[in-house]
Amino acid sequence: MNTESRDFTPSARDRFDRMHSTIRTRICLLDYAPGTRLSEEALAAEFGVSRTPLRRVLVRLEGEGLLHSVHGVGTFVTDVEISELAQTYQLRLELAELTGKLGAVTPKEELWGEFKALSARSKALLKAPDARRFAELNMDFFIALLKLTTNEPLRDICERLYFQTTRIWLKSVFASKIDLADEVDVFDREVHDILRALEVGDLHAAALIQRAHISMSFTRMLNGAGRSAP
Amino acid sequence: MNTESRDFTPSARDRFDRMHSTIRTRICLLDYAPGTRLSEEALAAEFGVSRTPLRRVLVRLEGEGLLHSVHGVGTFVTDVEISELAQTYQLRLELAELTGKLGAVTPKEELWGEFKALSARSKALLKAPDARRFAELNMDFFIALLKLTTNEPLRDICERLYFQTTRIWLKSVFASKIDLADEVDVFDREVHDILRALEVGDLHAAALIQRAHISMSFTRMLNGAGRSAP
DNA sequence: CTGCACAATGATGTGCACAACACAACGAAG
DNA sequence: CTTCGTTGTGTTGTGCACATCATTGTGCAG
Repeated sequence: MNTESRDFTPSARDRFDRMHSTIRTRICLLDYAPGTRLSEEALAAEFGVSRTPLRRVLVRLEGEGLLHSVHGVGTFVTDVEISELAQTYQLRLELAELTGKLGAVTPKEELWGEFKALSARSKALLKAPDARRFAELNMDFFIALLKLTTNEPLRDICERLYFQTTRIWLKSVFASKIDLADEVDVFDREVHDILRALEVGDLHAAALIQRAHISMSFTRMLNGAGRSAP
Repeated sequence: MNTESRDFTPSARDRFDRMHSTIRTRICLLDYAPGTRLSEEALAAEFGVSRTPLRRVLVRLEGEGLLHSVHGVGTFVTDVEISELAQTYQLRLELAELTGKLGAVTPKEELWGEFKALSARSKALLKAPDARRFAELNMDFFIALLKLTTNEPLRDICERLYFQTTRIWLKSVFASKIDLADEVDVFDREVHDILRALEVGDLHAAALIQRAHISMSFTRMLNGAGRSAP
């Protein structure tokens, strides 16, 4: 998780995690939009390594459904069909609710501070909407929510599906800047409501709220796609 | 989408899938028991390729939680702690039930035939219990059940968790040969009950039966481990 | 002008040699 | 006899050169 806790151990595994996390974040935050071709050589040069260790990372990301390599053509960021996206969202709904049932734990002091900071960032974003900041905050908040369950396999799967789908949703949000303010507003309410539920200690309610917002986000995306389509 | 429709294209991707599937099956069927060290060189020689493409497969399997490579030491088949195994099983229970809710479809003619064949194999196994055959049948039956839902992400996750956990359960079953006959008997009833539910067209009931059996399997494993532990 | 064969280009995939690393066996100092 | 340093051996990780593949541009025939 926090690979930067140790000062610096240039071991193989640390480099792998660094590169993996970096590229994955870039994909999720649309630095590499769906369909973008990634240059192995350029990335290898950026990280100061050869193609070999970099390809290791790409293979892993391909296994996570974020990349797709084709011999002789290139390595591309995957795009997700609406039909498959709908299936994934349906699954995410159920998994989000499961988060509140399987190994749910009330946040500790440290996590509380994290949530407070996230809430502050949300409030700040309300007054000055920014696409990039919104994407980052959304991701950080989701990762923080994942810490509410101790069921690691469930966390891994939720995280995996998040990185798989949220970027598609973000793409549609970024497509029409008019809706960004609305999305930020809705998101702030989600943060507010979930924190409220957590304060009461009702983890199941928090999960249900999250589920509801995931569902509504997808619905808004479908509607928005229908409107802003060329 | 369906790369296996063409008769045979000895392309890179096909070789990758072949090696991946082969090694994964061996791990699940305990040909490579947890803790076993895999020789990259030997495997590469077996498949008639260099270490490079083979390592690609190993990296993928490591991402699926089946292998674990350590620099300078070796590549080992992962073992799963009881605590994590319990979490995974808890999750599998919920996912099994979801299978009956998300995109559940009644089996087609082809799938019916498959189920009939599986039932026959189960009956045959009843009269002549065999560890290896049991492991294979268990896997084939699970894969067949997965075809009852059209939700691909859910299928992928269930399959992934199956390969992750069932081998641990099988290990405990194989540890005490006395229980093998009982397990085969229980399994045959599971097949029978699920097929019965499918014939009626009640997919949710089939999923619930499966869920119950997964739960009971884990419980028996815990008890059995307590008894046969040295 | 159109259509096709073909070479040129650039991408990923592969093979091989070597570096980095962990562990074990060994031996000398205490 | 114990203990620590050292070396040997086998493993995974890395870098590089080349093979293989798909695309594209080009030139010639129609």
